[in-house]
Order: sequence, then structure tokens, then C-alpha cells
Amino acid sequence: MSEVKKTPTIQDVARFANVSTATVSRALSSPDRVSESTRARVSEAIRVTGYTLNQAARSLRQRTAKTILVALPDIRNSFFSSILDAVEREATNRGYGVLVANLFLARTPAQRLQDYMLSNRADGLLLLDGSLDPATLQTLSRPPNSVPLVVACEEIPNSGFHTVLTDNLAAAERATRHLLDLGHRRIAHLLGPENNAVARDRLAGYTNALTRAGLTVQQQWMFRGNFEMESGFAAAAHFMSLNERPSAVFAANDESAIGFLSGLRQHGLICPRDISMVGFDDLGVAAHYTPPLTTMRQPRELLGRMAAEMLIDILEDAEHRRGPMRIVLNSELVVRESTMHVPVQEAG
Amino acid sequence: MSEVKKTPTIQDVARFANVSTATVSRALSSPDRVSESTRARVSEAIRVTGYTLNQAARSLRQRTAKTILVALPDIRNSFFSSILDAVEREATNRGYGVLVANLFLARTPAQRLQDYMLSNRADGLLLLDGSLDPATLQTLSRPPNSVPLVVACEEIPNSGFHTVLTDNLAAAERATRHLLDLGHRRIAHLLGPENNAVARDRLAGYTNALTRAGLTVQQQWMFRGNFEMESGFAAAAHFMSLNERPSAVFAANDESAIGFLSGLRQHGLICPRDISMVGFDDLGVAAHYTPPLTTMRQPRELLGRMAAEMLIDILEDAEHRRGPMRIVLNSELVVRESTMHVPVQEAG
DNA sequence: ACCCGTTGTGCAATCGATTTCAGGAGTTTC
DNA sequence: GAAACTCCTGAAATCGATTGCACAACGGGT
Repeated sequence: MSEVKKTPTIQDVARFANVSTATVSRALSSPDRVSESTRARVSEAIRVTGYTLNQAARSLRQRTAKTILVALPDIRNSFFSSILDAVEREATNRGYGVLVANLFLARTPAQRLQDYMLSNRADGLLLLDGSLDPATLQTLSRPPNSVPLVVACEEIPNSGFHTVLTDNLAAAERATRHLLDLGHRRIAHLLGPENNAVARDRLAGYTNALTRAGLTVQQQWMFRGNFEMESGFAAAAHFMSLNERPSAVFAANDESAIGFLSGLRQHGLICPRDISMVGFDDLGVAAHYTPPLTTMRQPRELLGRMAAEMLIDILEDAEHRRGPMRIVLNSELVVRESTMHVPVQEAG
Repeated sequence: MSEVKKTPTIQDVARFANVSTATVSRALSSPDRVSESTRARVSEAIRVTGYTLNQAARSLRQRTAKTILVALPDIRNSFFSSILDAVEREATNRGYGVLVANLFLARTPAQRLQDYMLSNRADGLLLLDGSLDPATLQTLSRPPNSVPLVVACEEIPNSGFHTVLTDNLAAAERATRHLLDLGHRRIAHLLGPENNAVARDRLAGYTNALTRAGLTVQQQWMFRGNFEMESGFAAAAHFMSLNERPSAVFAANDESAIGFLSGLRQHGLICPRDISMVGFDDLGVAAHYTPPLTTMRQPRELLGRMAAEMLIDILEDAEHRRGPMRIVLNSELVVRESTMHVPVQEAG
């Protein structure tokens, strides 16, 4: 009758080392409060018993899960997955686990986050989705719930949440200006989702650039889109139906830009010969697309890392709030082969 | 002096509903063991107090975290992130959380997983990485640790782990045969990572197809690669240096295929005019690449879902082991525009 | 010799849920 | 009408770690 071996607990270690559990605990979490010799005995006992901490017990007692929840609109999107990559790395370095909540197609996304957070599974929330109901988020983030919350890449307008993002407006203006500099005058914009603050900023940047160049913004040259490839593909059909076609497009992101170019190609239009295109994000594939895509590079690794840092900093000095923080990172224009001078016959 | 309100516990609910905590717990987890009327009182009390379960307390008592750990070689890779998407969805449906461990660049990946699992943060491990040290994994999965483990997409040879994957060998053979059917005779293979079982299977499928067609496999037409875009790009340079160039390439995955085509393009070679290409995976971008990529589609959503199902099934009837399970899913050839008949002058 | 501060340790309470055991009330069976 | 059952509920133990409090031992200052 061999007993089933249970996983060793701190009790077992204490017994083996001939000390109390309190001492074992201290030897682990604040070694300098324990004498050299007992510390050695405890280490040895841990080694022999094969003890590992039970995180659930610690969480219960310390009211801390050492875990953050990352909420994404769609993991499959390569943009978000590289942010997640950076977040995971930073979190791991600081001893935190990363739970993911993919909100794509979730019925009541905000509700899901609330359930997660209030069940003490995670200590803080890193939000990469700007399309959530602000009211629910406010409820979460304010007392009595007071869930530490950082929004990254996206923005919840007027929410006062801590935020890390890129200079979308300025970057969009820069991208559009690049097209203007190449001589383009008929410049379209492939929009992001309507309810998205980031997409709105990029639209505003586009508008600014045109206006400053003395051009008027044409409604029929703003193509509906939602950041996804298929929406770009669909927009291409719309493009073909126009009487007067733009010579260049600034797309709200790379994915939709790629879909758009793919759609145009079906109709025999080739980039950059027939149209110039600037994207946004600099996804991995942008450099290897045909043609390699001119795009605004967002510093994704940095962005993810800073967001994770900010959230964990907040978690670790809970008292020391200094008002909402907001970090804006710069994007960078990467010129490749999808943009060229407007053909001579049009230039005049 | 207003007391700081603590989050309500089951005690508060019990007090409010005039029942014991035992009854509240039962009302929640096995409602049929509680009378209609008390159940109503408890529900009301929960509503009023705003009670939410403390998952840490439950985990401690039940020795169950209701969480699975998903280990990936690289989240940024779009292939893995769509698997993760499906896994997350299935896990959520069944009430499980998903922790991610990105092993990319981790110093001691197997060690990290071990720490994670043994600290009771997760109940089971879903492994999407085939390059881990089998010995450590065996240690984990066998008594006394007995961590439930499912390997998906990848394979740990001779490990006896539960596995869900695609028919890589047959699929690779099918892909190569497609090129043969188009008249190609000089067919190269862009390899995956050397130590990867999946890559080996794809190589074997390629070899089989050639052999069955009566062709001999040429060492110099197996290009080194590692599934990443840059490796394909580098392989293109190698390709250009060959005396006798293949007319078609079967790439171990879409990413490296794209990198390769991008590299060729730099040298003025255009697909499919100058070379045919078959990829593997059918990433989202494959359909919208220029040219749209012929590829073997892996059923990623299905794969992720089945893997998650399998793992959670194992978790939920711990006793009822039926020996190692192995599910092999079929891939599907998707013919697009990156492959064409071998030019006439070569056909003879 | 006395007081005080420092250091190292143990006892026992605590975190918040689940679950075993026992018992009271009501119902069925023979 | 007793025995046997079913249903519903509560008291209390339990999961495994952390931590407030107490205290012993020791050293140094006066």
C-alpha cells in the first residue's frame, strides 16, 4: 500500500529543516532576515523535498496573483501578436504571468474582462482594444473595484486612463505628406473602423496634410475599411468604380493596404506603376511584400514593453499614484517601393 | 472615518442571505442541491453585495487553477497566433483561462515551463513547440509531477505524448506532386529548422514525391531555412548562385516562401513567370500576396480547438486515461497563382 | 548591573472558498 | 407506527502560504 505522494508543501520543508514554516517562508522571500546557517538548512531541505511554491496559496494570502491580463481585439492580427510578444517578455522578466483574453467575436467583451479581473485571477489589465464600452471600463477602474488599467496602442477618449501609444495623427500626416512630396494630388484614404479613436486620428492626420497642401478632402476618396485585409480587398472594387481615380492611397494599416493592393491586382492595376500606397505599422511582411511596402513603422516592441512596465510599476507601488500617465512614441516613415513619383503626364 | 470597503466575500453573501457559507457555495456550484427559495435568496444577496468569486481561494481548496498554459516558440508568427486564437476560444468556452509562455529567446525554456506548472498556476500544458528538450518534458509529464500535456502542430518524437497535428508528410508529398503534375522536374525544397520533427516530415514528403516520380533528390537543391521570412530571403541569394537553377520550389512554410520570393524579386526573378512556388500553412496573407500563393492549408482553427478540447478533456476526467492519443488532420492543397506549368522550352 | 536595541525564530491567525460529516424535517415503505 | 430514505442545511476542518506579535538571546552603552 504505497501512499500517493503529494506535492511537498512548505510544511514538509519546515519539518525537514527543523524550523517553522514562518522561517522557510522568510528564507525564500526575504533571505536577509534569516541567519546564514538556517538559510542553508532550508535551501538543502527545499532541494531534497523538491518543494515548489503553491501560487494559489500565496495569491490568497497576499491578494496578488502576479499575473496581468492582456485583452486583445484579435490575436491573429500580427500587429497585436508582436505587442503581446513584447508584453510577455517584460512581464516574465518581472515575475508576472500573462493571461490573454481574445475579444474577437466575444459577445460581451467588457463583461468578460470584468469577470476576469474581479475574480482575482489577475492584478492588472492591459488593454489593446479601443472599441470597448468606456462605461464598463470606468466601473472597473474606479473604486471600489480599482482595477489597475493601462491602455496601449489604442485610446479610450476622455477616459483618463493611463495610455501608451504612437503619435498617430502626426504619423498619418507624415505619411500623407510623403505622397504629396512625390507629386501626388489625388490621394485617397483607406479608413480604419469607424468607432476607433486611433483610426480617427489617422484620418485627421490625412486630412490635415491635404488641407495644409491646399487640397480639399474628397468624400468619395475615403474608402470604408476596418483594418482587416478583406476590407481592403473590398475597397479595391469600390476604387475601380470611381470616375476619377486617385493616384495614391494612404491606408490606415498594412493589413488593409495589402488587401487593397491584392484587389487592385485582380483588376490589372499594379503598384507602384498605377498607384502608390503607404501603409501603417510595418508588419513583418511589409518588407517582403511585392512591392515592398512604404509604411509608418510603429515601435511595437518598445510600445509593448513600456505598456507592461507601466502597468507593473503601478501594481508595485499601489499608493504612489501620480495622475494619469500618457506616453506617446514616435513612428518612423519607412520608404520602400510601393510609392513613386506621380507619372509625368499627370504632374502638371 | 469611512472604512475602506473590501471586496465582498462569500461570508458577506451568507450573512446577507441568512444562510451558511456552505449553502452559498452550493447554490453556486451545484444549484440543484439547494432549495428553490434559498437559491433565490442567495442570488439576491449576491446581486446586492456585488460578490465575485475569489479564484485564488477556490484554486487553493480544489487544487485546480482552471487555467492552461500555452507554450509557443514565437507568438509573433501568424501561424501560432491563429492556433492560440482557437485555443483561447475553446478554453474560454469551457471556463478556462489561458496563460501564454513565449519561448522565443528564452534561455531555459523547459525550465520555465516546469516552474510554471509546478507552482499550480496552470492545470495543463499545451505545447506548440517541438524544439524542447524531451527529457525535461518527460520529467514533467510523468509521476510524480504528472502534468497533463498535449503537443499540437509539432511533435516530440518517441515521447508518447498526446498529439494533434496535420499529416505533414502526406501533405508535403501532395504539394510536391502538384509541382510535378505541372511538368516541373527541377524542384527545390526550402527547408525548415533542422531539429524540427515537422520540418523533417515535410522534407520526407518532398523526397517521397520526387523518388516516386523517378527523380533523384539533389542535395544542392535543398535550401537551408528555419521557417522565418529572413531565412527564405537569404536562401534566394543562394539560389541565384546555382549553376543549374530549379524551376520550382516547395517551401516548408508560407513565411519562408514569401521571404524567398521577395529575395528573388530583388534579383529580377518573378513568380510564377520564372519560378513556381508552393508554400505551407495558408497564412492569411497568402491569399493576398503577389502573386497569391499556392499552399497547403492547415486547418488551424480546428487544430487549435481540438488540442484544447483534448487537454481539457484530460483535465476533467483525470482517472480515465486511455493511453496516448494522436489525432492527425488533413491538409488541403489550395492552388492559386504562384504555380504554373513549366515553360514549353523546358518541358522536353 | 541595568536598560535598550538588534537579530533570529516560532506560534497562531489569516486569506476565502469547498467539502465532509452530521442532523433535522419531511416522506415513503411495509 | 417504526424503519428507511430523501432533501436541505450548518458547523467546522481544510487547502498552503504569509505575517503580526511575542520573545529569547546577545551585545553594547552607561
